[in-house]
This record gives sequence, structure tokens and C-alpha cells, in this order.
Amino acid sequence: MVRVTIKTLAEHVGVSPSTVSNAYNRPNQLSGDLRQRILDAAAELGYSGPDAAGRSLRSGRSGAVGVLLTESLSYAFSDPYAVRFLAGLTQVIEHTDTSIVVLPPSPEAVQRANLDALTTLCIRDEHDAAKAAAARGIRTVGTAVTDNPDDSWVAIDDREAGRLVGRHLARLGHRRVTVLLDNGLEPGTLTEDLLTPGPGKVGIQDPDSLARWQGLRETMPEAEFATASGGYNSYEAGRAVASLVIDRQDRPTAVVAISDVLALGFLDAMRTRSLTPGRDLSVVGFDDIAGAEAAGLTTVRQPIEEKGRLVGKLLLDPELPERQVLLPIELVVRSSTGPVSPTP
Amino acid sequence: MVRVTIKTLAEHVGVSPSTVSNAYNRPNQLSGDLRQRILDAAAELGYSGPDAAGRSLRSGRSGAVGVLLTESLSYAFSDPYAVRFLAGLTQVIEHTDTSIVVLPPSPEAVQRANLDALTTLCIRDEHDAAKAAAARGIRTVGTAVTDNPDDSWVAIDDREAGRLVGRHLARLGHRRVTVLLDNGLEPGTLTEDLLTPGPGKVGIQDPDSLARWQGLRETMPEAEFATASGGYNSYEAGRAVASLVIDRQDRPTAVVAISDVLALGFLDAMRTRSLTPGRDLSVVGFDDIAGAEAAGLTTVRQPIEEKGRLVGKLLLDPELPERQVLLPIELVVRSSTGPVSPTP
DNA sequence: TCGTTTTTCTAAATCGTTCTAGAGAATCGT
DNA sequence: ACGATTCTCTAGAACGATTTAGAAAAACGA
Repeated sequence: MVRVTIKTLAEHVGVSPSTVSNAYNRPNQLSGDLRQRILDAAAELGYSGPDAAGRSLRSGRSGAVGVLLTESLSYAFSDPYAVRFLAGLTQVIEHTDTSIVVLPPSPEAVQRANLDALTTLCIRDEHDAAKAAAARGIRTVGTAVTDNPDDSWVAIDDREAGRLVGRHLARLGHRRVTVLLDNGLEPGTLTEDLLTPGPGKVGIQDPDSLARWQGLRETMPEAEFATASGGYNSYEAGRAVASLVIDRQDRPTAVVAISDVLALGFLDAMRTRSLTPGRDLSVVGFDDIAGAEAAGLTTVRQPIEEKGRLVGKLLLDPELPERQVLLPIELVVRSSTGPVSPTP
Repeated sequence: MVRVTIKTLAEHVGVSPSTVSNAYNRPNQLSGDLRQRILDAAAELGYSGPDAAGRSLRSGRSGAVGVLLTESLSYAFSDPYAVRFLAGLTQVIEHTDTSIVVLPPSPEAVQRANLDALTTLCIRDEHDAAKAAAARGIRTVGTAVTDNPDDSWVAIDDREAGRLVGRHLARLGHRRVTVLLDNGLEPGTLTEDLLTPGPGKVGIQDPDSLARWQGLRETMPEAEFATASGGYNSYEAGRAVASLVIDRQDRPTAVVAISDVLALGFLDAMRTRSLTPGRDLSVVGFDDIAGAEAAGLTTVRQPIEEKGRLVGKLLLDPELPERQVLLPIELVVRSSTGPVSPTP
């Protein structure tokens, strides 16, 4: 079976390839009569419209925007934050004939994908795939604040988010804080302090997370920090890492997780041990995902879906006047935090 | 700024374009020394590898597989079934340098996307986008059973799923059943019976759903059926449609929802009205999504994630021997169904 | 009716890459 | 040392479409 191309079809109808192209792309450039004849012939020959590859090569557009997110692709659909963001993104994209390419975190894949623009989410700048994305020289919408006035991004003030948490905990009297990371360490590692930047500690977190830790630290100058890693950003990881934090002599009085999923997993582990959040141990998360309210988790809310929508708009239209958007955040205090209890 | 192409780079290094291409695609076709020189020059000129469009035009491959799902794209990330399926899909795809294109339900978008293969999910064959997908003549993996031995698909026996529910309800003594659809009707419509095929009733449901209704009907020959539509396949729709079903004189004794989300929303509405599922009204769903167990929903379980994984494998490798897979299903009886209570 | 505008269609160049076939140099086995 | 094999590299033709500039025909305005 020989492939039907625009040329084949043009010959069959007796017109030039340009005209067939116009029949599909610029209907008002030819008579309705001829256009219909072309479309009929197309149906007859089984031609289903211009080939995607040829079209995007010549036109320089592909009608797709990419999302590069998380260290691992399958988290894209299991992490509530990512799902929510994507839901917002799709809302603005779905009526535009543009499709969304979900990129695996591989430089080859990023290089290979047909895209008009892309956005990155929850990925460290140092990651090879992120570097590949930057190198492609494709239009990019970020989710973190940058200095460059040419960049476009939609972000929250992560440092301020950290400060909100820090002030809250300081006011409640907390001095011993353990921080829950999602990566950079072997799962189940607990170290004194990984937050202070130093040699060998760069790139441990994505820039957003780092800023949160800085804000936290800044507003709790008198506190001692420890660091625990669940290895991944998941409910399971939060639950698993709990044993390291809870079942030790110098248990902290507060735990701050880099994300709500991690915090929710941790809360679950506390429940198992019959510990009451907010009384025996205070727990804070970030983002305010769907389950946070039900679990009574104190967290810093950000408009995740709105973030996705705004990123979507910027991806679609690079000419938008508002190219750098800082979204509002808000500390939502629930039952998982409380004043530090007198040592038993 | 002039664009750097393979040709530019080749001239700069003093080799042929073919050689540059080989440097990227067939490293063992040239000396390591020359290859390194080419890569260095690329870095210097800011060339980040072969252009995606040119490459996919020439090679005939694009390194991407598409997913066409649901009538509306944003449901893709809010419907637990779709999310779970996608999670399975990504698991097998993420280590292959292949990306996943999420297609909006528009024929233009489907036509325009650069894809090697695609799969459809929860979409009626009659939908324009589905037709466009079929017309493209691209390799397709379906999620419904077909007769054609050349097709490849991963599916469950939807008719049998319906039968499992029907037998269960019949045994419990139910004779008045209302069926909850997700589309085909204005939201909030209640009709006598839309399941019997007939003129004007074709295409009301996707084929999978239709099969479920057939199985249900088949095993409940003595029951009377009514149909209610929430308009969409969502928790909200399930809750909204409840008023139509519950607050009327001839309330049914059992409600069968085409999906668990719909059923869960319905259960929520019952709770609001202080009705006890399984006693005042029996409710059944399909799929056994994450929330079903907690809600005590009787449902027909299918291995959603596994379905996604298998579809992914078939999308990647068309030569796979197992090209038609029927997955096992199982009726999971929980507290939302019970014997029909004597009329008060 | 005649110049002007609009409509309808086309020729030819181009987008950036990969592929096939093969040339020439280097290496190998004996 | 000679034919056979392997290693490097290249020329040139696709891949399938869109775009630009413009020709020919038709419609328009006065």
C-alpha cells in the first residue's frame, strides 16, 4: 500500500499541491467548489489530512506544549500536586487544538520531542533533562522566580512560604525541628543538617524547595535542624521515614515536610503509633493538596490549579503582557500544629 | 540570530552533514576522535542536537505515543480511573525515551499531533476525534474488545462485568433499578429507559458502557429499568443526579452507576440525606478506584494500572505476540449493597 | 469600456534531517 | 605482500508539507 501524500492527492484531482494544502489550511484561498472536490478525493483515497511531521518541519510549529516534571514520570499521575497543576494546564489548553506532551526525565526524550514550548515543574536545574530543556533553546515557562526580566514564569514566593511556617512554629515554642526532604539522599537517611549550603550539598533540592528551607531557617534562628529523606516525594516515603524521626531519643518537637504528600504519609505513621499530631508532635506541609484539610494538616496554601492555568496561557501565547506572575500564598493553620508540650 | 543546523555545524567542523548525523545517532559509525570534535563544536555553536521536526519527518518516527481520552481533556487528570491508567502507562514508557502526548478531543489536534501510535480510552467511536484517530491510519491500541484479529487491545469483558452486578442484585431481590450514565443526555435528565437500543439511541454510550448495560439487563430479566444522567463522569455529577433518583415517589431499590466516581458522588448525596447505603438503597459502581473501599462501595474490580501497563507495552512494541488481552474482573461486595428492604 | 481590485490557483524554493550506496583508507589473516 | 574485511566518511536523494511571489481570470467601479 503506497502512502497518500499531498502530491498524490493533487495529481489525482488535477491541481497543484499548494492548492491541496490551502484546502486544509486556508479554506478561503480557494473556491468552495474546488475545496469540496479535494476533500472528497481525499476521503476516496484515504488521505486523512497533512502529515504531522512534514507540516511541523515546514511550518516551524507543532501544536504541542511539553511538561517536564518530577524526577520520575509515573509520579506525574500519582502526585496530587502535579495532577492538580496539570488539570489547570489542560483547562486552558484543551480548546486550542494544542496537545500536551508529558516528557520523561530523559535528555534524549526532551531533545526528541516535537514542541512549541515547554514548562518544567519540580525538577532541579542540574538534572540532565532540565539541562537538555534549557539547551534546546525552545520557549520556556518556568515555575520558579528568576532574575532575568526576559524569562517568563508563574511562581510563589517559596522563601516567604518557609518564613510563614517558621514564624508559626517559633511562636508555638518549637526549637527542635526535623525537615523532611524528598530526594538527594538515600531513602531513610537522617543527618544533622543538610540545609546549610556547602561543598557537596549543592543541588540536593530543587530551587523552590531550597528557598523554603532558607525562609524557615531565617525565621527560626534559635532552632536546631535535622534532615530526613524519604527518597521520593510520596505518601509511602513520608510514612517510611517516620520511624527515623519518631523512634529516637531526641525526638524533634516539629516536623516540616517539603510537600503535603510527605506530611500526610507522616501523619499516617503517627496515627499507627497512637501519637496525636499537634500535641505529641507538630507537623507542617506545603501546598494544601486535597487531602490536607481532612487530615487536619497545617500547611501553606498555594493556588495550584491557577498556577497551571497561568502557565498554560503563557505557553500558548508568548506575547502576553504579564510574563512573570507571583501567586499569593497563605498559611492555613489546622490541628496538626500546636504549642510545644513540656518534656515528659 | 541565525539558526544552527546540522549543515552549519558540518561546515564549521569541515565534515559532511551525514557525519554529524551519525555522531548523534550512530556513534560507532565514526571515530571517537571526530565525534568528540563534532560534539565540542556543537556546544560552541549552541547546537543542541538534531531538530525534532526534521528528524521525525525523515525517519518516520517521532518517539511519542498518544492518548485520546474522555470527552474532555481536563477530566484526564481529575478522573481517578484515567489517572490510574495513565500511571500504569507511564511506568512502562518512562524508561524508553518515549513521551506521552495527551490529546484534546478535537479532530484537528488528533490529526496534527506527531505520534507513532495511539490509544483511546473512554471515548465513543462516533466522536469526531475518535474518527480522526481511526482515519489517521496510525497504529492503535484499543481498550475495548473487537472482532478483528488484526486489532490489538487490552480490555475487560464489560458484558460479564454487567452480568456480575445483575446476578448480585437479582439475588438480593432487586426489581427496580436506576442506571446512572455519564453522558448522552442533558445533565439531570431522567428517562424511562434508554438502554434498549433503538432509533436515535445509538451512540449514547461508549461501547464499553453499553456492554455493561447489556450484561446487567440480561441477568435481571424481571427488573424495571430507568436511566438518569449526570451529564459528566464526575463525583459532582453523581451527587447532583441523586436528587432525581432519590426524591421521587417510586424510588428504585438499587442504583447502578457506570463508574465509581459517579457512584461515590451518589453515596455522598445519600449521606447528606441520612440514607444508609445497602439498607435504604443499594448502590453499585464499576472499576474499584481508590476511594471505593473506604466508602464501602460494591463494585466490579478491574486491574486498571495493569491495563495501562499492557497498553503501554503494545504501544511501544507492535510485534508483541499477545496483541489481544482480556483482563480478569471480580465483583467486590461491600456494604453499599444489601437485600431489598420491605416497602415501608 | 477600461483600469483597478479581488479571487483563484500555481511554480519553485525551502524546512532539517536521515538513509542508501559506495568510495577510499586502514587493518587483518595467511 | 596480497586479497578480503573492516573502519571512516561522503554525495545526493528523499521525507511531506508550507510559503512566497506572482500569473491568470473574474469581478468591480466609474
